Amino acid sequence: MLRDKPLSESQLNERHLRLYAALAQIPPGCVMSYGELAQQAGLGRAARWVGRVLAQLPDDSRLPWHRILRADGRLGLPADSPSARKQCERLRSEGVLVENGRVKGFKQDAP
DNA sequence: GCCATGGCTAGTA
DNA sequence: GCCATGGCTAGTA
Repeated sequence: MLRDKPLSESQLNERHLRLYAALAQIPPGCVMSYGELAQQAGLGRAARWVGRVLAQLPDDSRLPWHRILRADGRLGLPADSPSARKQCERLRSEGVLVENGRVKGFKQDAP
């Protein structure tokens, strides 16, 4: 994991590392929900905790946090926030179709 | 007690 | 919308 700054104490434990590892393995153009990521990392139903960890990632993080969505396919952040814009932009640049705050084709899309 | 969650009702059109 | 989850954080003792 490329970093110039040292990890804070809370980011060093096993749970965080498992989460980062699972996140790093999601290929470009693919998306996953908070809950699925928690499962994938072997963290059970810690979906909510996953959201908080992502919120605390540094701005220059290399991890593909933008590939994580709500279970219903919507982006997890308020639509007007800078982070949400960045997420939307990055997803589109990977070929993911985002339509008003929602990834098309994730769990069923409205026709 | 918080939450970048999730799942499952009710209540409307 | 409402309430259950799960781990963390702040604020007392």
